[in-house]
Amino acid sequence: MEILKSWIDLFLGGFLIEILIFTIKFYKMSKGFIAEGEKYIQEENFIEAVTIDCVVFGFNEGKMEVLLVKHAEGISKDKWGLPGGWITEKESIDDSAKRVLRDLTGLDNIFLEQLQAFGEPNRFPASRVITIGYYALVKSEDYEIAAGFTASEAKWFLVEALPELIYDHKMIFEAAQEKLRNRVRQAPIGFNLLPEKFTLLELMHLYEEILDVKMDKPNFRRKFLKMKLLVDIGEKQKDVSHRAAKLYSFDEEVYQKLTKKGFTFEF
Amino acid sequence: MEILKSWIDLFLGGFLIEILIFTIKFYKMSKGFIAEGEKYIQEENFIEAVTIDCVVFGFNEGKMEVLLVKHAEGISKDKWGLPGGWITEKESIDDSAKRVLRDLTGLDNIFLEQLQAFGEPNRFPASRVITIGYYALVKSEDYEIAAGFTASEAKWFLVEALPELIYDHKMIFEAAQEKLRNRVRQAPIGFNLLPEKFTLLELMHLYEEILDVKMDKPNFRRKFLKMKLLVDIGEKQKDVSHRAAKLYSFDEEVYQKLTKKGFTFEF
DNA sequence: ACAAAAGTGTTGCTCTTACACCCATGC
DNA sequence: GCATGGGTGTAAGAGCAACACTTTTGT
Repeated sequence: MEILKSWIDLFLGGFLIEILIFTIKFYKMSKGFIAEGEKYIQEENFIEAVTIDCVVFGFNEGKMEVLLVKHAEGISKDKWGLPGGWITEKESIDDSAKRVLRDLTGLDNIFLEQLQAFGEPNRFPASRVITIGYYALVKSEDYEIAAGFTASEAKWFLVEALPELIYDHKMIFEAAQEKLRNRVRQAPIGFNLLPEKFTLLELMHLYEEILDVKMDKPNFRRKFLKMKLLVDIGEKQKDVSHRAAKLYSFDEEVYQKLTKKGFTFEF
Repeated sequence: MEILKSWIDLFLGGFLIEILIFTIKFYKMSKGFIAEGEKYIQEENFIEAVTIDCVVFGFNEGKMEVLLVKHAEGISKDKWGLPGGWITEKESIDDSAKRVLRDLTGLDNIFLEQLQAFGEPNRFPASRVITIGYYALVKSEDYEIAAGFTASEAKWFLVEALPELIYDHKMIFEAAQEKLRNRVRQAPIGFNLLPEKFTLLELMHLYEEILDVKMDKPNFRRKFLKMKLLVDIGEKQKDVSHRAAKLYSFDEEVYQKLTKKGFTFEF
């Protein structure tokens, strides 16, 4: 009896058990086996229990928007949620988030920053899943691409008229909004939401939308121009039914310099 | 041959495989089996591949300090690192961080906030582990308790003279410092580093340390007193070799009100 | 008395705020 | 010519930085 016990220990307690688990996982992967709360995709091995969720912000016609996807399967079928995905073994979590966004929008140079991890034990109904929240800023110029790519399942929503969201995605969205409001006052990341060429008032409306405040036009102009972050590209608006405004673009170099020194926007 | 294949599918592809994995895990748990990068402790089931790491700040004799622990086992034996731990299945990640801190310091009401997740694929040498960073602020009054509890393995270090840290803990520490510098200008969380009663100059020195700047004494007084956050408790310093300073404490009520409205400290 | 830190006063300057007003363009 | 948004001017006042100065206490 004693001999049997130590025999079991030797085999089960040793590395054979690791090999067995790996074999089983490999089999499940090769079959595309999907269990509740777990997801194996052929060829890639995902870390269980950790996901990525992205809050993708856009700015269109003077309004802030968020990109949501419709869930096709499971309990939350036909409900809207944040685009998300899994983390593969060889990827950093930032790279995972980039991949999720690329798959969704076809874009590669999106502004992306991590929010934080969300890990209430019951946030995901089927099993314990911790998610790492990200937020991204997408230029309105690139809207077309995003829409064309996944038109049927992905859609832009006004932030002031969001549908009900699955799981704790409402909380993640609110954290993203909060973070954006903070960051926008420490660095000029708002540029990532505007086209290459923009007017000063478009910029001001962007800040008004993000921060949910009213601003004074003349004062905003002066304050922003004083920072030397904007370049007058010598062009003007066309086909507008009022005096054409100067178009500006954003001086990358000055931004980099200021960012290193650290600076603050107060509005 | 076809029959054999479908037989395997039936059993391996079905829920039996889940039961098998569970059985193996249970056996490993019951044996206290520890593999590289995995850790099972009897009775509790931890989520693999996700850990907690805490940057614990203190303020003592006018200097910022960080609590580090010495690693007792493995490759990183005798090196210093951030205190950390695992997340149990039933706990929120915030609760896990609280537990880690309680086990380390014996304190329960510590100021604690999540930083972000760190997930470079090779940040942990043995296996892929994502860690969720936290930072905590501990009052100097409570130092004694912390020191007594784990004197041999835990020690306070001046932030300006940290030893080499294991893995990516240096990066986590720097993120914590950055976050603290940001947060301290948006909310008066610095109070969590000071004793109940403190002088205005102690408060100023705290800000100077955290933000790494020099400030003007008279101007700091006026600015801070104007916020109405401090309560003059009518006491004075004792046994000091110069004019005794008034002692203040922090008005919780005003803080709560201001926090809801949102406010900013500029220094 | 003097060292050392507490605490007050003052002044010039910058930045902010609020609002009045002129400019260009399409209908 | 008038509506719409673009853009400049200005004046009052708040806030801030810098530094000189007075007060209190222990040795």
